[in-house]
Amino acid sequence: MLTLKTKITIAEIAEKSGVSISTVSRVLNNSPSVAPKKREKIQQIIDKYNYTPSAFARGMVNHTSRNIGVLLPDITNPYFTSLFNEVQSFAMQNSYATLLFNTMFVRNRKGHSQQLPEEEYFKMILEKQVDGVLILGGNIDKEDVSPPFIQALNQLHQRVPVVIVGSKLEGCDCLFLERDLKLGVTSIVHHFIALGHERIGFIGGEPGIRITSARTDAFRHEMAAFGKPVDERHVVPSDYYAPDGYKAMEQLLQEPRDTLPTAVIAMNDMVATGAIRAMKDHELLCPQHIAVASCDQFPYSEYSIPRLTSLDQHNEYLGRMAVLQLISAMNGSEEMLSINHVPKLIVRESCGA
Amino acid sequence: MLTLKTKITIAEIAEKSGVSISTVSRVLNNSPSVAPKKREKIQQIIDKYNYTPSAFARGMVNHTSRNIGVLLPDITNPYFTSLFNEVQSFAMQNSYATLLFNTMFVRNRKGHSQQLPEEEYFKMILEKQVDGVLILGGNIDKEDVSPPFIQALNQLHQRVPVVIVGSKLEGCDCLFLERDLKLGVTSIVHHFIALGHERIGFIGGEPGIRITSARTDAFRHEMAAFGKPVDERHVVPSDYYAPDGYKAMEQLLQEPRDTLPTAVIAMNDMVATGAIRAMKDHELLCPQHIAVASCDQFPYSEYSIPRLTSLDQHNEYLGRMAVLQLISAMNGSEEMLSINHVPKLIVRESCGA
DNA sequence: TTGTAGGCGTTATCAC
DNA sequence: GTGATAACGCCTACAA
Repeated sequence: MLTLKTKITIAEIAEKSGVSISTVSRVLNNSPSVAPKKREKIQQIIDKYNYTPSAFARGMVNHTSRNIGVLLPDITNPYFTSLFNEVQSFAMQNSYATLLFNTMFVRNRKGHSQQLPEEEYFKMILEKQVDGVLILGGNIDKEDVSPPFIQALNQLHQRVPVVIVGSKLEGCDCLFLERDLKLGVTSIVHHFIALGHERIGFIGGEPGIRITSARTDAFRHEMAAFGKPVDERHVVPSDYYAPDGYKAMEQLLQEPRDTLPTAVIAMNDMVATGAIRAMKDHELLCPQHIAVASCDQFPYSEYSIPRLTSLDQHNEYLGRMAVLQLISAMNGSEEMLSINHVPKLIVRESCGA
Repeated sequence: MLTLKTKITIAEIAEKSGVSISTVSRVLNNSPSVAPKKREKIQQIIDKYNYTPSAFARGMVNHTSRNIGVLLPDITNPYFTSLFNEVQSFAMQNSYATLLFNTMFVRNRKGHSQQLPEEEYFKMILEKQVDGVLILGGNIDKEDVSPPFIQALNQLHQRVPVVIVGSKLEGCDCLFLERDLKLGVTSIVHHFIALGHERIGFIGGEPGIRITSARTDAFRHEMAAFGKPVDERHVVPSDYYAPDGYKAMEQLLQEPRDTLPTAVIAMNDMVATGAIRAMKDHELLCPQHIAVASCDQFPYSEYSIPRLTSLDQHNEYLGRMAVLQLISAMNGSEEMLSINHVPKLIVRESCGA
């Protein structure tokens, strides 16, 4: 099980350079107090032998791995992909490496996927001696997070700083990075109303997940503010992917055509894509028959047909802030950063503007 | 810089259970020789204190981290996303965690991206004490890999097993997992020819990258086999993303309409999407005016308009094999696995069939 | 400026 | 079946 190839140690470097171990250690750690000539010579030997200090030994003494653990449900989902991309990049910038845990499923030998409880991942993460953990999504996105799970979260946080990208959880000690879930929806509603739409729908999002209810609530609230009634049959949650948008739209289209919404807000670009595809399959055009705008922009949606009108949620910024928050926590600060961005409406074709 | 929260050690567990350290160690490692009653009691204490053995200390003695390093250029690219997803999942299945390194760029404080030479990543990876490394793409995909880079690769492999998903490199000692780059192209050519196309083009792919030349070569070769001349102006490499497909198609459309290809093979679904969008912007329909098929299927392409005809390259299988190969190498075997799959043509709308 | 020595938390090898 | 004890490779007082 172990690599048989030998590793050179600090002792050998010391010997070959004719100095003590401590001196080598000093040059490794850029300690000022070492004679320039010696330093240079030692550095040469180090380079020559391609020596790398053992992270194990280092970890033993300073209890630090320079690794962070990142938990997310599905790296395949563009929202998480872009977020993680930024996280990894920014973490590396600060010389932290990233251990990724995809909690949604792990595929077993037979190709079947099976789900492990997130608590199991906490254990694994802990064993990896990460310096901090970042939770980008998963159980924490649910409306009802079970008390035992919160307790597990607290237990984890007790051992290592954990930052959660999401809404504050009652009784949870972890650090939270909250983003406004509703803001964007209202701007889409405004946009649609300005375009003269009266009947507007909302599709996508898994029921029981915070972002779903936050956005549908915001939708209803804003519609009410304009005195436009929301037909509850036009609010069709499902999930976050293209097939879900497809299904949701098909369900919407069950209704008589003359009461159909003239505009629909989609949870994200994948949902929008699925919905528009469903329309097409029912000989309906977007935006002519039903206009569509989405709450979360994914890459290359400006190349779809029609080009998608969406909200830029600034995920890069979010990812960077999350790492920043974690680093500050790992440095012992309890200060909570707050995210401060306004989603930007990108008007393209699908909304019909 | 260090977490101040204290960690409980094996010694404390031993003390609290009134046994020696060795005995605790035995129950931790499921050694058979420990009295059932003691084992149970010790396990209780372990659970009670939520004790986790230190990976550092363990690593020190058995020189193993149970971590693997994964190098890829861009996690945002669906090809790598799906590959990595499978890799991570399957690695975890075998109780390996995954350290991801995105080599394309790291964003700095000012949001600018900068590229680090891949050799730098080798160093970082080595410092992390991974048990093996998996290279999914990057420099190794180039047609001319520089000798110094190959040397760096060999140096890395000398310290830790490295598996490369890609074509064998002259003089490189690493293990390779080769997949057929050409096979799929020929089946698309057959398909188009069967549909009666005479003038066929190829778009996308960065010049100087193996997969680009492999596929364009295969394209030319197969066309020749059917006695169909390839107009070199109809072979337009660019890159692998949607904007590149867009540009390539625009370039193609510069030509007089009556000599335009009637069918085009795209490097992958993103390129196809961009190309079709460009057609639309020039009032050309797909597949009526130009049929399109892509060499690499990405998720949800069946929801695009038109639905994309593409090749399923079985990336999940590839990812699993890569991990398998690495595990076997980490266990000391030098045996090379060989990949054995035939890309499957998924006929949908964009090819006009 | 440099070297010596103790300790970090495990596992493995011995005795018992 | 159980318990000392010597590594493992590095860092950091402390001494010189």
